[in-house]
Amino acid sequence: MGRIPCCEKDNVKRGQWTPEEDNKLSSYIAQHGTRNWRLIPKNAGLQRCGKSCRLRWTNYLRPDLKHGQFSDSEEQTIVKLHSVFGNRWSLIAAQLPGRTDNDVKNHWNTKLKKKLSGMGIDPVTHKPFSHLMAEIATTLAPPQAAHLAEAALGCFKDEKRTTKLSTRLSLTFQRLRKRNLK
DNA sequence: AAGCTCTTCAACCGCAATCAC
DNA sequence: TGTGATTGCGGTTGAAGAGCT
Repeated sequence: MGRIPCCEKDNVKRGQWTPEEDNKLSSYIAQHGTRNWRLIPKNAGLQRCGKSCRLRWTNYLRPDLKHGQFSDSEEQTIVKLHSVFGNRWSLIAAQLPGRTDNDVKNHWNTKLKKKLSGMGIDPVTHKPFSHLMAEIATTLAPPQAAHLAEAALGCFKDEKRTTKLSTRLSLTFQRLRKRNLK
């Protein structure tokens, strides 16, 4: 029972693509296009499943793709669009010519999330952490809020780049403690 | 130089949406 | 209109290289 596999896994190669496989796939698509991914590996003489071929083509082999670093303006676009659309990577990638959803997703997860956190901005809500802490302080009971602020402070105190954030959290924490003591 | 940890990113997985009949 | 096949999408994984001790 269960889900029908997209292909016979026993007869299918997995893992990194070789230049030879890339050539086979590229030249087949150049001649026949990308209709029916299920048949493409068979007809192109590849021991891969159609899904793997489609991914390789859309994320790496397509001739219109950019392969270099993301520019500052591309990064700004991603951050802006992410604040509106969230993790709708294909929607975001559609606004960046030559970039794929996988590219954008990887770049967000490895670079931009950290960059925003380092600037004291929550990468999920795109609000400053201090603002979120203030919101928490008004929502939770004082002892819980103080406990949470202390935990958050502990998470960030060793990060050089988050000194400002740490200072802000520290102030929030102090305010909560005062409130708690009243 | 060796071993360990961290970072990056290509590739995979499974679900949802869409298509074809 | 229902159903199976195909495609698209977002989350996750793991290999490889870089950096650190």
